Amino acid sequence: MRKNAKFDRDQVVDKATNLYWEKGFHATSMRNLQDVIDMRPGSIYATFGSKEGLFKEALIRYTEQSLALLQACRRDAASPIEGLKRFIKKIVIDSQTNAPNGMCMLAKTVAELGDENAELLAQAKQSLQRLEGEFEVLIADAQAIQEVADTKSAHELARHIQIQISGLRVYAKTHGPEAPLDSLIDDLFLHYPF
Amino acid sequence: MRKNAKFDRDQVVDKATNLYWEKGFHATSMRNLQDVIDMRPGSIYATFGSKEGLFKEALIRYTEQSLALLQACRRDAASPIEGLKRFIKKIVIDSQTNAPNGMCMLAKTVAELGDENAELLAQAKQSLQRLEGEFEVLIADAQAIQEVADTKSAHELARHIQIQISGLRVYAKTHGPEAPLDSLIDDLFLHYPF
DNA sequence: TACTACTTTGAACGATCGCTCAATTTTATC
DNA sequence: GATAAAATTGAGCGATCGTTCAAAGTAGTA
Repeated sequence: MRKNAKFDRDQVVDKATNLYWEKGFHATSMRNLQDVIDMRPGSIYATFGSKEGLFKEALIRYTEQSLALLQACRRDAASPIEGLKRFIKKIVIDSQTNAPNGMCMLAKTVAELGDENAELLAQAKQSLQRLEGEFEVLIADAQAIQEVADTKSAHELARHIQIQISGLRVYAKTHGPEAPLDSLIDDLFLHYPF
Repeated sequence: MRKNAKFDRDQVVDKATNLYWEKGFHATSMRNLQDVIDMRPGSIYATFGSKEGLFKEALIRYTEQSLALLQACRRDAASPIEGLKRFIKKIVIDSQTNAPNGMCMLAKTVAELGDENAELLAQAKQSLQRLEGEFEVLIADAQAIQEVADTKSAHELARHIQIQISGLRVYAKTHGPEAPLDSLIDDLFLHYPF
């Protein structure tokens, strides 16, 4: 008696995420999205409710992908800090060329949106805090194996890492490939506060 | 034989800058601008050419104001580094409540725009580099009076400051007033690489 | 005061925006 | 194969977008 959706929701959200990530919320039109995800307006609105609804889902997808990447980096690396370093190089350096946009989609959203899109703004902030929390877990793991001195506060170190990532991504976008990003990231863990 | 413009161009550009700064390029409509600067479309287009033309002028105005603020901070402070620190506190902490937007308008623009607005993007990048250059001058001055060890590279220290400012502003927007911004900024100059 | 070069006005253009919904198509069930 | 519930379509809604331009207004010169 019922007909199931024929589109692959994950694929659709992925494509929408990449477009939103590339162009930002306001510069992405529903018609852009219709083309990219190959759905007609009625289907999109039946499924996601609104442009904001789809964007929110995109933010959540982006966050899941970022957390998965962090876990993958940690798994492939010899230690927690090596994993964290690998993650940072991936998102700061590789995403300048591979990704839809060199900037973090969450930071971009926090920068772009205001009170008129309070729910999206709150989602982006929460996701950034979630990522920072994962950094803290990784750093605590590093302290447990004496890779990082446990006299330091994992919470403060995670905050420091979060600030460095945001700063480096803006810097990379501003200065292009000439910026010595690789050594800047290596230096992160060689000096204070580490 | 000629009639002079009756509006005050500086005031107009100031108001446009504040609106663009608050809302970003795409979310600001010409009708928003018409209201805020109290000019009719024909006058705006005769004077600035296009929405992009006015935004470019706003970017330049914002940059001039930032440079002026940096000079004022330096003048009012006891030393170059104290002046730089005062500047950073003003733009990272005070502008969370005083300014149209807690984010740097230039970083916001670099994050928002893509190749479709190449000229504006280039202007924003250039302005960010200009500011970084002024940081370097200030740091070199500090080295000349032994406030900073001259074994360090003023260029690299300026880059470090630029990265910290971008990172801190995103962090401040994400975490609100609970973030210990004041002590984070004090710490900037107490530890590596200073 | 009349002239004229310049500025300012605001209605309105075509394009596009986010979104709706009646009509159609599809498919699981009996 | 008939039925009906759900999914999909796409024309098109009203609003707003950036922009134009003929007309009206204004001020410096003669």
